[in-house]
Amino acid sequence: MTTTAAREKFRAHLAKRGLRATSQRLAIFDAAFAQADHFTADQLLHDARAIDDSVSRATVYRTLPLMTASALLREVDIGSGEKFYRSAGDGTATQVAQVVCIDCEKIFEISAPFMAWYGHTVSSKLGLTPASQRLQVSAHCDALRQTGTCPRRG
Amino acid sequence: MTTTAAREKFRAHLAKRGLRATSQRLAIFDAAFAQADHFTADQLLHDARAIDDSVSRATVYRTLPLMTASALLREVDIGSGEKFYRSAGDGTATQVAQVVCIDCEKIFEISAPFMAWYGHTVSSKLGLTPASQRLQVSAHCDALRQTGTCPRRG
DNA sequence: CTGCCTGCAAACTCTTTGCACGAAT
DNA sequence: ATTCGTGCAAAGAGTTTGCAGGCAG
Repeated sequence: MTTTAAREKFRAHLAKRGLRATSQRLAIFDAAFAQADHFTADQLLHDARAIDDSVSRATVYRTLPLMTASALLREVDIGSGEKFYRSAGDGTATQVAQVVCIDCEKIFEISAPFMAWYGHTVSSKLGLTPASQRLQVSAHCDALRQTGTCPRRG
Repeated sequence: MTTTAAREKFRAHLAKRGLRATSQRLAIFDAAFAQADHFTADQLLHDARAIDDSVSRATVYRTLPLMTASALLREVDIGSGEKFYRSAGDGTATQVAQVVCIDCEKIFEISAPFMAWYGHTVSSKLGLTPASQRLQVSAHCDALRQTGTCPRRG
């Protein structure tokens, strides 16, 4: 999905609920879609302020749920205290597993379509209907252990 | 593993590191092993105080890592703010997936031995060595939606 | 003028930590 | 004595929220 198309989707999402497309919300949206990789609320605040310096932390936290609700962003919680976000692209990557490098602190994502099947299989036996699933692998960097340097680091 | 055997393992773990088997640590241990299901630090504090009312919150938080390090407890982080713990039983259930009911707030556990294989497969392609993995399904309660009441709810 | 939106600052939750006292070896 | 362990209270991090003012329809 292009940035323009995504922005249109965001505007539609706002309009449908009678919410206004304010300059702050659009700045946050633009900053989010300019991110190359996973980002935190704090990084988003920083970048959004470069576009519109009136953006506050509170508005970032209030806008993030709007973007995840419209499926423009995915929330990625690796249990590290702070949450990460990533643009959802074309929306086909909703079934992804994360591999988190404990040394590099980097998050890799891998398509894992079987998760949906697994979630359904396992839930139905319990009388439940799956809403979402996550699969995460925490791992150590081989290169760091062998050479003392991580090629992906900084 | 019986409670007695587990307590012995805990004592051994403490002894090996020159740590003392204080009354507070043993009270926390006993309270942990008396739990029927997953429990939080707060619930553990409450129950440990029923055994030894000198137990403080700080000591609970300092003792929990000792018990997880000796593989007597497993930590279960479902991304809900607070962490859950569960006695590790005989230790064979290290590869478990969780199904978390969004309505009941209940945690079901399911053996998922393929997780280790998956973690290794996916990590090695990235030059990583897996340390741990988690697979969690969030789901809604069918009974609650249909009848308005959850049979598992208190 | 009515109501949505904002920034600011305070509040919140769970967990960790500094400190001085107490207990065990 | 020396080291380890404790309770208390404060600090911490990330996120949420109450409030008064501002801007839009």
